[in-house]
Amino acid sequence: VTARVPDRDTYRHGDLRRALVDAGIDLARTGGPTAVVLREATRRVGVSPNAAYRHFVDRAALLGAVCDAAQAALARAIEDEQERVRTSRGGAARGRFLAVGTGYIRFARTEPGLFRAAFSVPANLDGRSAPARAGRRGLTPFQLLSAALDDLVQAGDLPAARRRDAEFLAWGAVHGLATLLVDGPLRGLGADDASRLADRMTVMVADGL
Amino acid sequence: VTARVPDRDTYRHGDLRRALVDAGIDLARTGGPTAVVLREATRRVGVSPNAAYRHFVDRAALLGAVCDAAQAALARAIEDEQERVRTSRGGAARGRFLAVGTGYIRFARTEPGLFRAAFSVPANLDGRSAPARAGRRGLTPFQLLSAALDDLVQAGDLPAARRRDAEFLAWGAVHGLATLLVDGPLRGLGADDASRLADRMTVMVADGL
DNA sequence: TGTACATCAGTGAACGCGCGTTCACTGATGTAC
DNA sequence: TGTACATCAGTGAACGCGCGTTCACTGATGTAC
Repeated sequence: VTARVPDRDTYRHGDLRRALVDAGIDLARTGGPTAVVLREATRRVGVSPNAAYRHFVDRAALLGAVCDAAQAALARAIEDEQERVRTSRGGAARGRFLAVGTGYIRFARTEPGLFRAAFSVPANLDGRSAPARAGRRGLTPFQLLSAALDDLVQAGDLPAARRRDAEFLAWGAVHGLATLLVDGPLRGLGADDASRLADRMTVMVADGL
Repeated sequence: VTARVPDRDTYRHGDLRRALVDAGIDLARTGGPTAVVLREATRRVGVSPNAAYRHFVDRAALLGAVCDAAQAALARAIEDEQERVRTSRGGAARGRFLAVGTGYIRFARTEPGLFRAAFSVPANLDGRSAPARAGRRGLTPFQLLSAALDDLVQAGDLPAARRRDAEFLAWGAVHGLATLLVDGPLRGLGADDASRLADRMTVMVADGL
């Protein structure tokens, strides 16, 4: 409620669009997608509410940009996890596949607001490969999963006959557990119990596919 | 926008609470949990907005009642599916277990609004056995799943060592696929493709547990 | 180098919206005598 | 059987809220001459 002094030195903002998206990401981090309020984002940037309309046609457009950024953050979390297990026991391909799931769930638990935001805009299948949703290696979360599954087949850990649509089974399984842990009845679980469940889930998927 | 004539013959409504919950269920069916608007529910029942406060402390309380009803409907959908496969190939216990998942996903697809409403109120673990959430046999969806897992163990289809917390793995997997089909990128899928995926998922869980 | 001007990113004020919720009330019903 | 009265489920009017969005505008910047 304190007056905010616009902290910019030029009349033109420089990169207001980016600043608004960053503010939106902060809001989402704290309160999920519904907290991405256009007026609050402009307030934080130190700009009048309608200035946002120079850069976004809509509040929905701002939320869409935040959603993309959240997906990219998820991709990076998966990449982090994959690098962490590079020294893998039981086959590199399998390790990389398991890491997709555990990284996914770790992200959901450490950044619940962003996780919710990442799935707040009902995605069409086109979004699977949107560059704005990609991580460091240029792949979206979905593409990271696909690649891991391909590797699994190539390593002989997954019969090629079962490869088709395997993304959706693996994704669904892991995503469901993530939502139970973030918004569902498993909300209160400690980090250890949660990651134990995450491990069991990814193994179950790898074995059951 | 047409004026609504209150269709009741007594000044006292009779069972306004029930009528409001029913209206809320209708609203949720069409538009999900956010469509459960207190004023609209009273409008439909033909009563002034504040009349609702005789029966619910809050809008949240109304939504909670709708949520319970949606969970009960989900339980009934699972029971329906289980009866449908009573003549089961490959073991009765396994058939009943698979039916929990396929019934769950069928419900999500045929009643997406109710499905969303059923999980709109972040459930604590206590809700697992709330009588208001039970189906015909007096069991909540969670309890139906638990029972199916117990049967699986008793039939020798699931090692007892893996029984613990198996609810959450099975539930998570099926729930995740359901949300992908209802709100996610698989929204557009036809009924046949969807139920094929549902079958694969439940089999994957049964095999992977 | 100086000037005129078009551009367009920002301002400031205002709007309608529909909601949830509160207030003081009214009048039908059931019960006690 | 009749009457008085307490109860409490409903009414009607009003509120504040904060939002998204639109309007006519202003004034810094870059460019053409």
